[in-house]
Amino acid sequence: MTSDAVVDALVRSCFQVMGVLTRIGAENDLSLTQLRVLGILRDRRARVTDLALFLGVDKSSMSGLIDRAERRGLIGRDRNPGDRRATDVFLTPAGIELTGRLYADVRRALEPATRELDAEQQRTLVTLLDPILIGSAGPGPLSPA
Amino acid sequence: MTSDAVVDALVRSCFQVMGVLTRIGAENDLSLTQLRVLGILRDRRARVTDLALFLGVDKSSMSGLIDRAERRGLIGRDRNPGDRRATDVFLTPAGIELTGRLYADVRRALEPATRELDAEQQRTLVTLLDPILIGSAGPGPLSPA
DNA sequence: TATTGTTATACTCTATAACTATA
DNA sequence: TATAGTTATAGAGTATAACAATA
Repeated sequence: MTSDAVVDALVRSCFQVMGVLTRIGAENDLSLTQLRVLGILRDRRARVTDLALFLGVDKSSMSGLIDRAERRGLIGRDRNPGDRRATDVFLTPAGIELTGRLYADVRRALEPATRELDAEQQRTLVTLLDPILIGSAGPGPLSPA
Repeated sequence: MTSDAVVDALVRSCFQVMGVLTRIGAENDLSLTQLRVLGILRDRRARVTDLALFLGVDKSSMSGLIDRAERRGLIGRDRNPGDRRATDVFLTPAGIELTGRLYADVRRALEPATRELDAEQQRTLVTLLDPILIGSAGPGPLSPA
């Protein structure tokens, strides 16, 4: 077993998980990036630039993503009271409701796979995935979402 | 530890790996999907419809992806000799060369993370990711790529 | 008739550049 | 001057529908 086997397994399982997320997003007319935005906003407000930094997209792309989600009533914008240049973004009640359903869908979709592992194996897997997650908070002030 | 923790770790590590792949793709003007196409074609020819099925995109989208890769000299098209409706797609020498470099880049980018695990932990991780990979070949006649 | 692939169309996602408002 | 966000623009990615060629 070379380290290539690990990279291979990571990349392949990644595409598998991504496929699940993409499908669940598509079923709700959401792109992967919009799915992530909803996930991040689930338990916090965030400024446009911070979201863009965290997701690795340009702030102009972020504007468009927020526009489309706002038009659908999932996301709201507020002027930041501390810095009047900044815009805070947050989930509307409809956004919260949808995000909750999406999370449940993802867990349900991955459950057949995770059920193959017993409790200890699950603990081990989480531990072994930890090195991958180092730095997963990305740049900016957003903690892991 | 609930099964939610596993799903969480999977999804987060996934976005991390995806970020690496997206960055390496972008550095070479390739989308994630094009990156996957090159990976699939690394050791086989494939028909347009099979690629589309495997990647989960429409055949018309596949046409566009192939067009752009062909315009860049990475991919070639051949009429399938057995079924004259079908088109076989394959890597050009330039495509093979680029794909090899991309693979090396990905391994190099993930190496700092995988290096955190010793040989036995790597074996364990590959084993524990296995349930995720079940069915990862997707529909169609393409074996895991 | 059914399948393979392409084309036309429309929309989302993305980055770059230019802009306004605020710091 | 620098930063936050938006808008304009252009190109890639995507799906749907209609089409030609072949099975």
